[in-house]
Amino acid sequence: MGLTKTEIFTDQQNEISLFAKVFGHPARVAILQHLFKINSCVCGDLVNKIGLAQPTISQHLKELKHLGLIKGNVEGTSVCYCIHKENWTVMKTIMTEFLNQDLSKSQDCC
Amino acid sequence: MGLTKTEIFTDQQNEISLFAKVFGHPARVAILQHLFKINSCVCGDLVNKIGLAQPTISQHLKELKHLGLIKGNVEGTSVCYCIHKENWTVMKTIMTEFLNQDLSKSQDCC
DNA sequence: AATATTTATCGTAATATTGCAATAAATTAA
DNA sequence: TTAATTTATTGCAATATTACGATAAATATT
Repeated sequence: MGLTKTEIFTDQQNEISLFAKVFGHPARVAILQHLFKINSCVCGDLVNKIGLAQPTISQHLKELKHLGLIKGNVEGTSVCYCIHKENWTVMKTIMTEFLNQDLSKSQDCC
Repeated sequence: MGLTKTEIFTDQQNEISLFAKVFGHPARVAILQHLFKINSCVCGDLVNKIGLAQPTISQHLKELKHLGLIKGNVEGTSVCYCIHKENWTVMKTIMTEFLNQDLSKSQDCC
């Protein structure tokens, strides 16, 4: 049906998958990397930097903002985006915990 | 168009997004967590553990296997899945590098 | 006020994902 | 060999995602 059954999973599992999902598109990965690289805040430079149309970039920014990973500040006619540090740190803790699950316990297959 | 323009991104960006994408569904997160937890290899127990139909679980397993994060071993009529340790470690390095980008450089928005 | 600049939203088309019933394939047990 | 068990595959319906042209909204400039 194309509809994820979120109700049968834990809040933690759903949260991890939501964060992962937003990283599941190279444009959003590129946007985040650029925001990390350019410490001065950027806006529509992203449209030039990444080769996608302005509405497309705007939509990706919206998703990143909706998850709280970036914040936008209106500056005249342009909007200045940057990493939301606190939220990024929280996300990082959650994702790192998932990635760092203990490998030593699990033996190789059979 | 619904078609991701992978060609305009770096290999690294595409790789990160592919790994993230596979974590972008709570069922696959749950499967991986269960494989980490149950050190003895599991097979169709996942169908009972997670409340999804057998073909659905099988499909999620296929995606995880395709990315190399798990491996399956046929044992009689059942198949025994487990984490692919080496590949998991490689993936972890790539994802952790992305998550650990330097926050100190980037100043807050404007 | 009129124009220019920049970003957001709407609408739409194409493709991808999710989920499952039905069924096939593979192996084991009787 | 036949029946039982387990997993994989196929086919399909419903929903989600991606991308962009057109356009609206907001602010700045003249």
